[in-house]
Order: sequence, then C-alpha cells, then structure tokens
Amino acid sequence: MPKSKICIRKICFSVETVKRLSLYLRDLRKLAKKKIQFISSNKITQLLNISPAQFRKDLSYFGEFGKRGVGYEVEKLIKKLEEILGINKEWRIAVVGVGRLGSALLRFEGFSKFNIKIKTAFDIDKKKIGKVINGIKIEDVGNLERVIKKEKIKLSLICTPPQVAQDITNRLVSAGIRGILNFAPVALKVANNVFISNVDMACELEQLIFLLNNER
Amino acid sequence: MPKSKICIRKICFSVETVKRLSLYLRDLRKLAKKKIQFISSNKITQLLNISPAQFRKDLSYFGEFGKRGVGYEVEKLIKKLEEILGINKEWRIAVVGVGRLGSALLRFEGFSKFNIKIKTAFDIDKKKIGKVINGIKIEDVGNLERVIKKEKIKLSLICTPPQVAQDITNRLVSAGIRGILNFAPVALKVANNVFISNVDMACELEQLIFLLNNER
DNA sequence: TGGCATTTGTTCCTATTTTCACAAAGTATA
DNA sequence: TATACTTTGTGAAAATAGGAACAAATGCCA
Ligand SMILES: NC(=O)c1ccc[n+]([C@@H]2O[C@H](COP(=O)([O-])OP(=O)(O)OC[C@H]3O[C@@H](n4cnc5c(N)ncnc54)[C@H](O)[C@@H]3O)[C@@H](O)[C@H]2O)c1
Ligand SMILES: NC(=O)c1ccc[n+]([C@@H]2O[C@H](COP(=O)([O-])OP(=O)(O)OC[C@H]3O[C@@H](n4cnc5c(N)ncnc54)[C@H](O)[C@@H]3O)[C@@H](O)[C@H]2O)c1
Repeated sequence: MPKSKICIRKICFSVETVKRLSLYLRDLRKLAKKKIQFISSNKITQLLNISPAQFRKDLSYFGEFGKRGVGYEVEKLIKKLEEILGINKEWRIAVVGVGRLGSALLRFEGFSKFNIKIKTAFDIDKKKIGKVINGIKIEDVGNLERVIKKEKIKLSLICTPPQVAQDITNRLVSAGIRGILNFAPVALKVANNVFISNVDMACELEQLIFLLNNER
Repeated sequence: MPKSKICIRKICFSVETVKRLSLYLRDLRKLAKKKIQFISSNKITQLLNISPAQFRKDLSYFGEFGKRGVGYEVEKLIKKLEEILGINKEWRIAVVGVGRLGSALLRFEGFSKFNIKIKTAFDIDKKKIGKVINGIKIEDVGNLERVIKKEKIKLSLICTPPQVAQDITNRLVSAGIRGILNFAPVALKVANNVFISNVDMACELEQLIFLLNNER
C-alpha cells in the first residue's frame, strides 16, 4: 500500500511528521511548565529519540519558527503547533461501546489538554443506557445516527467488540463521522475520505515478544 | 533517529514487517474459523490494505511457506507465524498501575489468544493493594523488584501517571524487564537492550484532528 | 502428456524518508 | 566593529521501504 502522504499547498509530508509534531508539543509544554523560554532543536530532541535535523525539517513544512543562534521560543512554538495540529479549537468526539476500555476513556481527563471533549457515548446494553459517567450520558446505540448528526460530531472512538466494529463504522460514516480511532482488533474498511487510526495493543505486545525472543 | 532495523542471521527487515505479521496472523485465524484451508497473497491482503507483494516479501524473510499455483495453507501458516512471533510459548507479563486503564487491561481476556498472561500487577494505593482482579493479585509497588525477579517476568505494561513512569521503568529494568508497553504520555529513556513500545492515544487523536482540519 | 491458468519467491527499480552538511543569520564578547 | 560561537533552514545524498514484473512451480483438464 502507498504510505498516505499529506499535501498542503504543494508541500508534501508524511503522517509520521504529524505524529512527531504531537510529541514535540508534549515536551514543549513540559518545558513551558519549567519556565524555560528558549530551546534548541538539539536539546529538545535529546529527550525524544529523534534527530535534530528531523525536528527542524518537520517544522519547516509549516514555516520558519526558530531564531538562528538562539533556538525556538517555547511559548510561541506551542501556539504554532496547536494551530498546525488544529487543536486551537474544540473537537467534540463520541465513544461507541462503554465497556471496560470505553468507560476508562470516558473517565480520562487527559484529552482536555488537546481541546478534545467527549460529548456523547453509545452502548447497546440496556443496563448501561441512560447512565452518566463523568458528565457524559450513555445513549442507546439505536440513536447513533440521530445524535451524531444533531451534535455535528466528526470524530469517534470505537470500543466495541470486533464483531460489530465494521457495522458501527458504516453507521458512523453515514452519520457524518470523518475520523475514527479504533480499538477493536479488526481492519476497518472505509471510503478514502474517512481517516482511520488503529490502536492495537495485542499487535504491540507481539512486536515486543518477537524482539525479546530474537535478541542476541 | 535511524528506524530500528532487525537482523537475524544476515537477513534484515524493519519492525513494520513484524507488525504486519501480527495482522496476517489475526486474519488467518478468522479464515481458519471459517474452515478455509488455502488462501492466496492476493485474497488475504484485500482485507488488510496491504499489497500482495508486501505480504509475500514479509514472509520471505523467514522462509518459504506457500505453494505456487495454490497459495498458503491457513493452519500451517498460523503455526509458522506463531512460531516466528514467539507466541508458541507462554509469556508472563506484569502491569504497573491499576487505575482505570490498568484494571481494564487486567480484566481483558483477549491477550490469552497470543499466549500472553498477566501474572502480576502493582500499585501504590493502599486501598488497591491485596485486591484480586480477574484472578490477578495487586501487589505493593514496593515489592516490584522482588516479585518481578522471583517470577522471572521479562515484559511489563506501564499504566501509571506519566510523572512516575520513568522511575518505574528504571526499577523494572533493574529487576530484569526487557520489554515495556507504555501507556503513559512520556518518552521513556532506557538502555538499548530494552525494547519500548508506546501507545499514545492523544497522539493518535491529534493526528486524526490534523487530517480532518486540513482536508480539502 | 501437454498446454493453460494460477500463484509464489525474488530481483530490480522507484518512491519515500531520514540524515548530512553548510550557507545564512543571529548572539556574545572584547 | 571585528571575531568567534551557535543554531536554523534547506538542498543534496544516503538509507529504507514499497511495488511491479517475471521466472519457476504447481495444479487442472482435455
Ligand atoms: N479492555 C482492554 O484492555 C482491551 C485491550 C485491547 C483491546 N481491546 C479491544 O477494545 C474493545 C473493547 O474492549 P472492552 O474490554 O472494553 O470490551 P467490553 O466487552 O468490556 O465492552 C464492550 C462494550 O461494547 C458494547 N457493545 C456491544 N455491541 C455493541 C453495539 N453493537 N453497539 C454499541 N455498543 C456495543 C457492550 O455492551 C460493552 O459495553 C474490544 O474490541 C477489545 O478487543 C480491549
Ligand atoms: N484512562 C485512559 O483512558 C487513558 C487514555 C490515554 C492515556 N492514559 C494514560 O495511561 C496512564 C494511566 O491512566 P489511568 O486513567 O488508568 O490513570 P489512573 O489515575 O486511573 O490510574 C493510575 C494508577 O497508577 C497508580 N500509581 C500512581 N503512582 C504509582 C506508582 N508510583 N507505582 C505504582 N502505581 C502507581 C495509581 O494508584 C492508580 O491506580 C496515564 O499515564 C494516562 O495518561 C490513560
């Protein structure tokens, strides 16, 4: 498969670049907390296991943010990255499947830092429907299309069993969802104007096992 | 950073290959359930968004498993992949931090398919220590080194707050842990004989937001 | 048995990604 | 102001990954 490439105004870069921008932002925020005003590409990437040239090139796709001989102004770069990533405005998301994982996510406060707000959740289990977790009401999955459309939600997490994940995906997309973070261990099929990101824990563990099993 | 490359007996391939092997295995198991005996590289990769040539090349690093004109015998390839990945024997793992995420993982049965067994869990919270979740006793994190060494555990998950994750990592490594799946949003530093894999949900969400925000 | 259809394993080529290396720009010091 | 450092931004080179294409096997059927 061709690696998905992103092109904005004739400038092309890979999704890897975008992932790294998130990592830069995370560390820049830590630096800001420590009241550090300026940081060089060298210093910031020492913490991250990424080369300084990579850092500079990643940023160069979006503009010139540094000052030669000095480095990057931490607060300014944070603002710029938030803008580039698009988290300078609020993103309301949905969660489908409020089981063990889904309810952990509903209770997690850490997303608010990125302006991500879980607005609604869906389940099929009558015992769960109507309950409120962390201020989020669990809706009947039967109302999925209606609620997603009404709330104009564009992004959803899938935390259902894998058997139903494709069906849920189809329904989400038909209701207007354009991005899905999928926790179910299944490769979802979607039109190519819908973005999917998979978190596959078993896959990650198997990779570690492979490495342990084959090391010298 | 150089992409980590894996070399076994003069044959080199990337970690991406290993991740894809996990995906192949997952789909092969589904085929086996449906009693399908043979599958071609063409058919299996249609489900996966990977090119047939990639599939064949990935396998070719480890041997010849197909039959020309026929395809791959599903059951046989499953066995081979389990062997290659190293999940033909049991892997006992530990979980550090039994909060919302950690307890969801303790209750998750899905890892057993991969011969992964959560053997022990640790927390610092007195209210949690001693409790048993899904047959797994929560130990005092003070006993981390002792228990890990005694049980000869080599793989651990970190589900603690990010502030303590590096300290926990250092202790795990000194106790003999060689692979870590990290859920805390922080870049862990380890010697290069220790393998780290990160699951960073915020990062994945930001990537989706970037894509939604920039699409035409 | 021979011809046709299918599919693998692998080579070679192409595309993408990462790193190198250096001019340009800025700082510091005297 | 001149000189010695720093550090960025970026084109060019190197390293990696992905894919097309084809010979070599295998099966099927007349
Ligand atoms: N729990 C973990 O630690 C873990 C780890 C790795 C992967 N996963 C994956 O994440 C997903 C969720 O895991 P979990 O442990 O939370 O499972 P779970 O069984 O605890 O929760 C699943 C939830 O989905 C709901 N559901 C089922 N069908 C539905 C439908 N059609 N519409 C809406 N809701 C529906 C169920 O009622 C339940 O509340 C699974 O695909 C699992 O494989 C979980
Ligand atoms: N919950 C989620 O949905 C979610 C999503 C993304 C990332 N994460 C990350 O996963 C990690 C865990 O998240 P959570 O929501 O389960 O948090 P949590 O606060 O519910 O759980 C953390 C657990 O770690 C324990 N702990 C704290 N210090 C410890 C120490 N020194 N040794 C051992 N245990 C210790 C706490 O007692 C608690 O039980 C965090 O780093 C979080 O950022 C969580």
